[in-house]
Amino acid sequence: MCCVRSLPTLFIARMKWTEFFIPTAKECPADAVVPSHQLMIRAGLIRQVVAGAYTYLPLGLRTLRKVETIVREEMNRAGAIELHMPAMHPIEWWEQTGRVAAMGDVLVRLASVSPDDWRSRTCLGPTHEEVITEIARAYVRSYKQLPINLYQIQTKFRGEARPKSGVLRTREFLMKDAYSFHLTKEGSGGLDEGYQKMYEAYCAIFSRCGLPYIAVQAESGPIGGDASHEFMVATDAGEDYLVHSEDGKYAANLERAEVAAVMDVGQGGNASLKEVHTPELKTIDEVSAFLKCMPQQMIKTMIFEADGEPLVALVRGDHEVNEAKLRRIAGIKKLSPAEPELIREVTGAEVGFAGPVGINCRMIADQAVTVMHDAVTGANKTDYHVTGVNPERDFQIKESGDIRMAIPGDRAPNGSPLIFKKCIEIGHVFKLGTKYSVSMEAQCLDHVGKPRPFIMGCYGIGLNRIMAAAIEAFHDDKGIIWPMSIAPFQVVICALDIKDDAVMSLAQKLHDELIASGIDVILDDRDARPGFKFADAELIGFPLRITIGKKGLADGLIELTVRQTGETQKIKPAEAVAKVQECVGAACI
RNA sequence: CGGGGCGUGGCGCAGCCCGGUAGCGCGCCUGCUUUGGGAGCAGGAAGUCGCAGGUUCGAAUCCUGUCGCCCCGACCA
Repeated sequence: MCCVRSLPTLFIARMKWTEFFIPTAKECPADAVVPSHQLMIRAGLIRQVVAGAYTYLPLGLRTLRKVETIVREEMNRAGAIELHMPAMHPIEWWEQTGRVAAMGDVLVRLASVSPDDWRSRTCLGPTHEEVITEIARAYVRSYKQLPINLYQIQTKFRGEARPKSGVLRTREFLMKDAYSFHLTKEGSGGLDEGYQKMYEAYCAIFSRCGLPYIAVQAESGPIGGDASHEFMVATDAGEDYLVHSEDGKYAANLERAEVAAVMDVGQGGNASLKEVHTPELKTIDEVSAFLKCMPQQMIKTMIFEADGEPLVALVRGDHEVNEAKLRRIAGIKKLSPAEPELIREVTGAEVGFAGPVGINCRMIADQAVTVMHDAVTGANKTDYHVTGVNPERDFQIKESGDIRMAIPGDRAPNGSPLIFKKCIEIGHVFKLGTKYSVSMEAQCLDHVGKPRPFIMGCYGIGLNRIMAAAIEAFHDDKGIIWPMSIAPFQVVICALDIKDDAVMSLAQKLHDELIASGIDVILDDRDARPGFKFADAELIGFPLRITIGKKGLADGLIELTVRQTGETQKIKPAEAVAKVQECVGAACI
């Protein structure tokens, strides 16, 4: 990637501001809270229609289309093949994969007047694994057709309980989703190779969009599969957390983040076990306040129901159990917090007084618990806790490991301190495995003619989120600062004196020359004062601004201003096209 | 789904407590002046006060219900 990319002709057309449609606003609705939402409204990019659904106004659509074009180019370059699937799906397919129940209210269904109505058998797709798997089942019959990667750019529907933060979380959104099909995991043509290709394509896409992204290890979650990365952009407007090590060598989402073992400080360990009366005190905070100890000195004892059996998990008082980690270490499928009844049964006490001492149940301790001394924990007796508890002396630890959430102060597995950041997920690559091919009986014949289920990968990108994330990452008090590659227009020409023939004819000439040289430019020909035009240009965030005024022109000069730096240089009109090309080129390599 | 807040011209808000002519700023339209950082003056258009009931001589205002939107939390394959 070393050459200047030319913009698809789709984006290049003569454009006067007065003939376009750009409803900017000085003020914005109080409803908009996060910067990207406020600026998208103020710059005239979007307008809300209902909660979680937005119109993309002409300017906003230009950026969305540019993002789309970059995604399409890089997907094609990576060997993926575009197709288009419908938003309407037969619910039956979703039943086959068990996802009608798994999705619950997230699956958008149509209101039907009767059970025989087609509407009662139709839903709007929140994603397309079912539809694509059916395509593969129908048409891909031989290993010779593999590997294959099919993708689309489609509107998705999800019944989000709470849409928020403008286009960052909506019920209707544009997503690029790709699905790869393989018969092997390793080797040439295998899933691992296809996954790696997509990972690299994603890096290329986000780099070209100018985004400061970070790829993190992610939980594969209930969708199944064994490997997954999320692509994140750090922003306070996000709703996820990522952690990365100070040395940059380790990055994961919060749910996935592993922590280095906590050192045994070796202090204490001689106290004797003592029962203390703690009436009505159930939480870590209540008990630690009452006994004047730190939460770190307490052992939190959580009871779960794991595949139908009770399971006790021990973590330090200031830590939280990470259910995904616990599930993996325990080697179980289904994990949920135990009902109070089960807790009473296991501990012989009311909820809030569980402890590891004397409990008779499968128990897994977090590593940090194994190095505790003289700890405090529940006594398995209502209204009592015990102090002076020492692992191994007072209770046996047969199983232990990393089963907790990382917290600030923790270190990555390589020992480097962990840094926490709020972020927004813009892409996700995922090894699905055979979950869908098995449940939908999508198979193909291998070298020896034996039918085998496809091994699949899926790869998603939120197009609208790329747009919003770019704004979150690049804005100032004046407005948006678009990366060159996805700006609605690369250049705005501000003609300051529209009744002045010299000004207007030069503006028009430069506009035409820029168009001819493949630059997309809009000519601000509004009859407005300079400050008004500048403020709009800065609000919308065109990367470059050419200012042509009567006064400057008297000296034979015009101005070129870079939005990002605010830097202005006076140039000769004849230099303008070359200078702009230079700036555009420098920004797009 | 739990908790909180808000619905009054395109946008931002006041008015509501204490019922009685629907108001301000931005924007919009017309005219004149102005033209390098969101211009000035004059004139003008635009609102079923979210919706439905109720109380009242009279409801933006009080009561009941309902819908919508936003925020916090829960959820998020």
